[in-house]
Amino acid sequence: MSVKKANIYDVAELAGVSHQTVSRVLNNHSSLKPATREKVEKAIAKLEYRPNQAARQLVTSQSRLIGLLVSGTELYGPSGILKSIESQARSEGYFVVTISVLSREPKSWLGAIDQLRGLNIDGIITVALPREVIDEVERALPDAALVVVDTEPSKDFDVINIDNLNGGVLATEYLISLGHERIAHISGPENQYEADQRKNGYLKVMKKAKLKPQIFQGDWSTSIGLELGRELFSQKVPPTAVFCANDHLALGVLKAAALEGLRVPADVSIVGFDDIPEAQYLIPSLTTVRQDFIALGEIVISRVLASLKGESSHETLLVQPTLMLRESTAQLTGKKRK
Amino acid sequence: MSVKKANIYDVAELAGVSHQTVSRVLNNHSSLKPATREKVEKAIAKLEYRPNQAARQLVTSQSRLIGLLVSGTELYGPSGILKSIESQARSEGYFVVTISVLSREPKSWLGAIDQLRGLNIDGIITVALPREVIDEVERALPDAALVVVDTEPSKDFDVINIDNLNGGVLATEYLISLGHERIAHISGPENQYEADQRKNGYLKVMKKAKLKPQIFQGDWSTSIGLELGRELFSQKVPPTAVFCANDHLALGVLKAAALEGLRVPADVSIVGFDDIPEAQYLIPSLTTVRQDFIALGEIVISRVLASLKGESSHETLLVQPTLMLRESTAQLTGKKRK
DNA sequence: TACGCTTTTGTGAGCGCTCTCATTCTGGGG
DNA sequence: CCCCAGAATGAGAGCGCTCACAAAAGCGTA
Repeated sequence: MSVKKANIYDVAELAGVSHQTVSRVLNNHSSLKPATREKVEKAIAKLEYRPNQAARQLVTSQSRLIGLLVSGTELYGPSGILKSIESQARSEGYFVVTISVLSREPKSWLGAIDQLRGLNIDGIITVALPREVIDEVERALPDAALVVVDTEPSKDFDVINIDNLNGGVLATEYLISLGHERIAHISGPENQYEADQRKNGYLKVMKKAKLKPQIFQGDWSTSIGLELGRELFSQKVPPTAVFCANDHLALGVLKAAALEGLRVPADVSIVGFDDIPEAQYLIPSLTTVRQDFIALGEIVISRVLASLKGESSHETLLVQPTLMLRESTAQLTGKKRK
Repeated sequence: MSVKKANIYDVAELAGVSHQTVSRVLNNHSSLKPATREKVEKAIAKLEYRPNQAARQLVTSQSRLIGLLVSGTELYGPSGILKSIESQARSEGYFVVTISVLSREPKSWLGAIDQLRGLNIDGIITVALPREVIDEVERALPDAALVVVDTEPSKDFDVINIDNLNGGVLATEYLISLGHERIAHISGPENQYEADQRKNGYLKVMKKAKLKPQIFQGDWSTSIGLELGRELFSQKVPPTAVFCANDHLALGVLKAAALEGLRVPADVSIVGFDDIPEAQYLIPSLTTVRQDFIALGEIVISRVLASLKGESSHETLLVQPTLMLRESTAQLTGKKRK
């Protein structure tokens, strides 16, 4: 057992003031004699006093805790978001409680959300969760500032998205500009907003260019990318370019191409989405649509804080992705491959 | 503003019992008539009551919060640890507060640790942090159950490590068994325990086999892997095999080999460490030493919980890694490459 | 010197829970 | 039928803090 921790009264006694004065120092109250403040600060330092958050929270009902809800499968990609959000939050004096639930199944979230209720969370950030789950979060924690990332826009809360549609457009337009006409798309999971948007961007451009789209329904995994890649390349007239809904799928397709004896980019061009750290070191390095997770994280946390201050706007912000040109894409050569 | 949340007295009134009886229900006290318990539970459900953690914590000084300290740079790799720890913890009724500090510099941790003191954290898990930081954690939060992952063993706290030395041994022995003699090692950051252990495993086996070791000092990044890879392959007598301290380095080396016109594994064999999800889909797929993060997470959280129950043992547990044989390694062919 | 203002500091209550201790029910043996 | 041990429940205090309000200290002016 360790020494008893100092409380506000201990500090007050040592500094020769009342506990309330100490509280004022802690909360940066304005009307305080500098001399008094100094005395108190000295006492705080001497006793290594730290205010007890639980007590504080009990009276203010503010926990300085922000919940971050991520679907477990998502965690590999945007761990950058997590990092960025966390450090931003901490610099503002907030802590982040991460909740990752493996399944996207709304039911499996219920328990987690329920547990959260006791924590008196100040803010909640959800990343790429189904609308159902978000509604449940709103219902269960109506007092928390809610910011939603990678979800269908809505007037019910702040939404911050990468402009996935535009990402799909950029990728597809680029492939067309290289002369490709048979361009396939391997999509993310069905009915997931991000995935749908990327697909829609692809479809929009293909339609405008009067090209026939070919979509393979995937998820976010490399293994599906491999599987669909093989299927795709073994068609009688395989595509000359593939736009994948994320880099992991692209990785699988890259592998599939290698297994089918196709050279990238000579025989087939491949574009991914995300710009995972590995993308630029793959062989060939991967042309991909880059999401700036760091910037996203910063925006997210600033929205949460604004919302906490009552400046909730319920607007939707789009962060623009950029196309990273690398080696996995090339001009279509004259001869169409059989 | 939403409706006021129910408290224990509201529940008590609705159930027609005293607040204390409600408290007993919440804490599964033994001497309770089943009928009473049922009444209370019905009232809880009706009011959607959830105990206020802050109030609870104020009196018990237990937060049901576990701090997870990770160096930011580490986060990409073992996000699997995080995920696993988090879900294990939650199933036991604990929440995980993640703190990632970018720098490994002890000073930059001080602020974060200091902030943590107010949270009354029950347990702390550190992942791959310098001993200095861990000592500071112990000093600042003497009451928290401390479990340390990927750090030099010590009798001062529970340590859980992947057996990195053995991992290095496995990788190196395997390369030797394939007939390689000029085997280089690209190490992780200097003076980091994990990195040192992997290096030591390599050195131990090389020495035993009477082979001349060649070590390139790296860090954990793909870009350094690329750089050192190029340096390494441009020697007069380049190695026929490279053991990299992690998969990201290996990725860089793979790329370097491609740039130098070397075929993997025909000209050079490459082994990584970690088994990142991408490893099996690289071209060629990467032979690597697999760390089972999920298992590690489970063990970690069970140690934290045991420690919370006062069953702290301060022992060091080693989780054995396994060598995943894939395509990036091959038997050395007769002719030694010039 | 006294008055009224502003600035600075102090006092007591109460947030929602669990703890300890006190009280009220049970039910079985004499 | 009464007594008493043990089970079941209740009452009150207090965890450490902030809030609202009260009191004291400064300070300029009449």
